[in-house]
Amino acid sequence: MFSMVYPSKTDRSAILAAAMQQVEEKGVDALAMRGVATALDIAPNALYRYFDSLSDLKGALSEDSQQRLLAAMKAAAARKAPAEAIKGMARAYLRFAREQPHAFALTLHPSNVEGDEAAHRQSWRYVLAQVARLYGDARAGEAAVALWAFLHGMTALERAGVIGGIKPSSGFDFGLALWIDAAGAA
Amino acid sequence: MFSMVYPSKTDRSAILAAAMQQVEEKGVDALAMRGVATALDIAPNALYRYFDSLSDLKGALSEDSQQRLLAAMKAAAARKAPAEAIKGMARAYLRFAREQPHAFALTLHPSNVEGDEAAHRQSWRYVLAQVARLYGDARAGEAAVALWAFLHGMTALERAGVIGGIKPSSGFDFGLALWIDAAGAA
DNA sequence: GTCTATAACCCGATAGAC
DNA sequence: GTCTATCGGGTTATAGAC
Repeated sequence: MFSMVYPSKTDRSAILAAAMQQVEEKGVDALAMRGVATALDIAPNALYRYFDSLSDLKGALSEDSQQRLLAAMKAAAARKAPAEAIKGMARAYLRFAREQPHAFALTLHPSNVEGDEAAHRQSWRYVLAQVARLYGDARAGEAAVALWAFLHGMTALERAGVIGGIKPSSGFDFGLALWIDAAGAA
Repeated sequence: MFSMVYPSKTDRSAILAAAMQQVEEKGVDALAMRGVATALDIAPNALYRYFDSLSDLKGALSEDSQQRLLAAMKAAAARKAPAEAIKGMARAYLRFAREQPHAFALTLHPSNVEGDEAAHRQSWRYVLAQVARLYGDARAGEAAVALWAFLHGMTALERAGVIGGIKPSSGFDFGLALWIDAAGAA
């Protein structure tokens, strides 16, 4: 029984929580095994009992972030008419990106972890279903891509300071209204 | 005359070229003073005669990338009717992002270098002018933001493999047509 | 399962010689 | 203007003790 001498001081979810906190404080690239270990007050190599590598740890964080973003969008779109559901989803998307920029960046981080891709597909299916309420099944795919691209682009430009410095974010309302109106005109 | 003993083996533009090559091969984050020095076959600290820091070097690369992207868009939009000019610009933007992903990432990299911000503003003014031909001066600002966001989002989603894996890039034509048609309907 | 210790790299930046 | 040498920092990963 090793546990008598060195009892477990952490577990998988505690590591994920500590790592996520590091990411939100200092950014994705600043995430380091040593930093997480220090925060948990354990030795760096103890982490390798739970994650094979820093890359694997990032993948797990990415999956987690994706699921939180989806939850936020679902909450914002629930029990609303099609157009209002889309607007709520769009606002939730931007709010998530604005309030948790690092977790959001993690969302689109490429990863090789199995569960991560599944979380991504789950989000896509939900958005697609919401879009289909407005655009119909036949055109839902391309309309959803266009919407998602627009939303993501707004967050990226805002994060880069391009919009704030040059032009107010009125482009958001403009683009969203344009996308929604086009559904009615079709 | 130090040059008798240690003649110049490099200059500012050679350093920029070597650095850009490193970025295109291994990504922005992998750019290192030591790597550039090795590629130029000089000592790492020799670079500090030309750039005060790694951060400054990145800023110069960002400015350079921004100007190349603008040149590509200008070439694609030249001597065309308003709507066709926008389409050409949009295609050039996506092509640049696709063919030179790392240089493109540099484009939206925040920097404190003076010239960099100027290059950004220059691009914005050009896009704004092109958009104004379709939407008029009054609505050009918000329309340009929406267009830019859409384009940037498309590049990001494509890069993340979201589109390719789930849905073809038909969303590009869809979104662009939607944006252009809205100008005519106004 | 965690500990200490250490290996074997990577990095940015600086000091002083020539 | 470039050199060698080095400082102080980071990282992943392993070995062996408890």
